[in-house]
Amino acid sequence: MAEVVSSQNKTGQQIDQTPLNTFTASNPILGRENLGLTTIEMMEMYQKHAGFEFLNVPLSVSSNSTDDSDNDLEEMVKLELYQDSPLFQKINFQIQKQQLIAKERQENEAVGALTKQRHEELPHTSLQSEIDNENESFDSRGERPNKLIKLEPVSPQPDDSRRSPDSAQMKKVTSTTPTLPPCRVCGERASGFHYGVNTCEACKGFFRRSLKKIKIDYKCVGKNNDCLIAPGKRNSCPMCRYNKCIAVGMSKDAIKTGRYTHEKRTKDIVEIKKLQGTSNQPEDADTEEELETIIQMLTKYHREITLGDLPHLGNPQNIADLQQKYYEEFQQKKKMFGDLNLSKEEHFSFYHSTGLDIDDRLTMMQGICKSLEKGIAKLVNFAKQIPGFVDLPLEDQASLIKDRCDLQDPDKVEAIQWRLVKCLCLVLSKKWGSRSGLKFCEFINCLISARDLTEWHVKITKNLVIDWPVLQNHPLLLEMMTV
Amino acid sequence: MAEVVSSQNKTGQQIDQTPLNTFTASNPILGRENLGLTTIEMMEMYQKHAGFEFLNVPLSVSSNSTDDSDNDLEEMVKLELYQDSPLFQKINFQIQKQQLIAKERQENEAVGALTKQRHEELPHTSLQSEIDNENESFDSRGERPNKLIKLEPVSPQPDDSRRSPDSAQMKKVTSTTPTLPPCRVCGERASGFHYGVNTCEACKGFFRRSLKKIKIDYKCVGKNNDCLIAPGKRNSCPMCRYNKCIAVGMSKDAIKTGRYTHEKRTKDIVEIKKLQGTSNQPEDADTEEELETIIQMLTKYHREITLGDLPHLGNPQNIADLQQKYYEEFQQKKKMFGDLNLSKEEHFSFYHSTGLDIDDRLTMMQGICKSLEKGIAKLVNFAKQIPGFVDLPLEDQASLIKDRCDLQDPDKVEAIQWRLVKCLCLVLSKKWGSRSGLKFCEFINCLISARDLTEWHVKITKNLVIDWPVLQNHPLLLEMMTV
DNA sequence: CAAGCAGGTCACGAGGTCAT
DNA sequence: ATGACCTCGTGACCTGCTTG
Ligand SMILES: [Zn+2]
Ligand SMILES: [Zn+2]
Repeated sequence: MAEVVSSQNKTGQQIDQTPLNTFTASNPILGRENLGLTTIEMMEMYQKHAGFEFLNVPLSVSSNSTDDSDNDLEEMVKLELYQDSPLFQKINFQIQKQQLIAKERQENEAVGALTKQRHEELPHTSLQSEIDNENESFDSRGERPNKLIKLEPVSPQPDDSRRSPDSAQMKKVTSTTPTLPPCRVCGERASGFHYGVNTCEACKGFFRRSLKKIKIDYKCVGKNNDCLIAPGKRNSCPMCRYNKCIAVGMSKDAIKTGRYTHEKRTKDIVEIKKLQGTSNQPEDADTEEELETIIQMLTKYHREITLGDLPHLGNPQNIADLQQKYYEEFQQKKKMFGDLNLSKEEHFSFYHSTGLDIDDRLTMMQGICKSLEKGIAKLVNFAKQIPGFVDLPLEDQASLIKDRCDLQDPDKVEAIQWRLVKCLCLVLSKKWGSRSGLKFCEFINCLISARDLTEWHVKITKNLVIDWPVLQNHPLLLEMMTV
Repeated sequence: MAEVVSSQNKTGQQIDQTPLNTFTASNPILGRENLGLTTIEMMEMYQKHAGFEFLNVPLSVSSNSTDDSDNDLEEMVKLELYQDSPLFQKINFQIQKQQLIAKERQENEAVGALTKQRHEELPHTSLQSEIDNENESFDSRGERPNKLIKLEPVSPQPDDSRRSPDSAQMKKVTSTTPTLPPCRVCGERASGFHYGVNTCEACKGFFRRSLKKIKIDYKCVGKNNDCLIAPGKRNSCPMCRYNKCIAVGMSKDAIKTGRYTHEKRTKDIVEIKKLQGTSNQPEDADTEEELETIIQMLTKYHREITLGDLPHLGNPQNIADLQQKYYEEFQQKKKMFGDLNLSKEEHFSFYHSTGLDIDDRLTMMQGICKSLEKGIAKLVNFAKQIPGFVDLPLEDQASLIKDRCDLQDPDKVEAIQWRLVKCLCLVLSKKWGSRSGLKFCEFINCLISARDLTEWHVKITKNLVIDWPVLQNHPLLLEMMTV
């Protein structure tokens, strides 16, 4: 009734229609670290486009992005960009795509050690080896949450013995199966529907106390306000706990009093059913907090992977500065040694006869390759964090990394994908409310547009492989570039 | 509750992984009507892929399609096909895409005659003229349902879906105008006429409890006894709630029992309410039956457009037969007159000097062009049936038809698109139940894959335009082929 | 009868309490 | 500061009565 309808704000999103962005500063040859940067930069862009912290990377400081600066992404996609970028845009988009393409089935297999057993017969390709590589270079604080939802494996009521917060119901054991979905905040057993959300008694009390505070003076004990609020460690960080409360929708305005509606009760029961069903095959059952956890997890991993070792790159301005610097170095060199401007052939014959890498281009390419390989390793590691990804056939994992479509187990991939779509929808609906549908279409359009890059990618890499024999020393790169 | 979860049936959908389909019988030059056929055929395929009557075209009779024959589409997309097909696959996919790209906002403008007024200044391109052409060649039985949803402007039961507190009405779905003005006290949905006032069950109970009190000992939580009693905030201040009850006239003396005849008055109030309701449209509200109507409508139009004048093409076997026939004719001719096999240049110079169209290829091409234009006209007509499409800027309409992305009003397009996505979801969930999520991903994947065709399309048509000067006589085709 | 409401019932949750 | 437990106002639903 008194619902506030968001007014149509003209954001004007679409492919190719706006001016150039600022990061296309030209760069000698392939631009050295530039490649790695582009990836991160692209993520930034994508995120800015999304208009929310889709990947938890802080929205950039540079361009005063108020509301209408969010078509940078499309520009990147469509406009003439620096020649070497597409490959990494491609990969980047694949990352983005992955997020729409993978996730799930994890929490109930608390043991879950017997997941990878098959597809060990054929000799692995280098990419597959990379994927199969268990000692991930991923250096999280070592506390990666293997279990999404701890809890008891299945139904919440078997261990009613544990604490059973509602002793009131003891007196009248009128069945009533106090079954409820778990606490949306911490994952513990929920005691009811508090402040508009199914939460446990503890989180309810916590939120109530928070409401009473005049000022929220919690401080995050971590660093990024992204502490994981899990069943065991609910009290680790009050700030993040409060944030999560808000995030899941707790509010004084959402209070519901009085007896349950039939509708709601059946909804709860259905959810419980689904949760229990996860053991067999839930088919399409993800509780919201599961999705939430996935989002948090991927978000966190993504940040660590992208900015973990290069935190200063979180700011696009730094990237631009670096590019500028490299470019000036190049100009300097050019002035000092003259513009050699050797063609590939000239350089090759010269190198062949004298053994001299005259303008260091080979060395530079070596560096680029290394940087690239590192990037790919990161990509692979990220992909592996996507629940369900590692359970795919190795070939499929490789195919997805390479953005190919000839999958062995498309059903499984689609299941993963669907879970991620749901995550996206959740995020979008939280951020955009009634406009989330439109935003969803935007995302899909972006994905579809991204497909154009595949063609481009193939074309460019084909030449790349021919022009740079040095690539032969990097089987991983070669495979990524091979269709 | 008693929900049946569909068991995992291995359908194995994905791009490029299965053998050739049966419709690639070769064909002389461009195959004459073959082109038109391909379009229909493709639709068939697409539909078969969907596994339900997505477009109401009867599922083909030929191939005994039980369950695993539904990747024909992907084959069509990915495998080597007859050279001339891609163009039409392209268009065909555009049609499919259109269905995911357009629709809406129609029902409230019952008059809606003043919709097209602007963008009349620039000279229209041929495509735009085609689009703007009002006397559509579309020859439905003349009873095309202009109004999607007739009904009263707003839905009969304002927001029953939202929470419907009184499921008492549920058990007996006797309709009987569950429509009531909202609670006079709090604004929630009223459950009836209580204590002389239309109130909700909650306020009724509250007042009853107040009456039972010996002494009204409420205390205003605010300061001036002027707290706002709104739908969400009903319980914020009992004192002010009580005051409001009194203010709106609730009283033990005003009790009315038994059935009332003066429903006329409430009806009037309802009318007023509705009038108010029309002012705010809920942004993302499509009732299921609205979507249903859209689906039905598009489905119907699509069938009429595709099979209307060529009903015998509903059966793919016929298509194959025709192709076979044409091919044999061609072989026959070849045998009789020898295999001329003139190159373009040879034919052109011969034609230039003698004026003879030696192997009728020009004539044939003329026919093809005509057929093509007819096809495009159909496509345009179909697009125009998509609610909301005709209200887009003409340029955007043209862009969409041509599968371009540089839109003027992307927001509007996305709104249309979103409505169609919802339609798709509805259909999928009906057909596939719990597996609809996966199916949705399949569709999105198909759309994304379809993008690859754009590149192909551009490449091919570029040559086509060069090779066939006769195309210059067909501006519509030319424009469709121009990027 | 059937429609429709006053009043009753009791499942629920907000807020308070207090041992930890 | 936390969270298990308590109290009491709430409100969805029901029962029984009244009326057309
Ligand atoms: Zn909790
Ligand atoms: Zn009320």
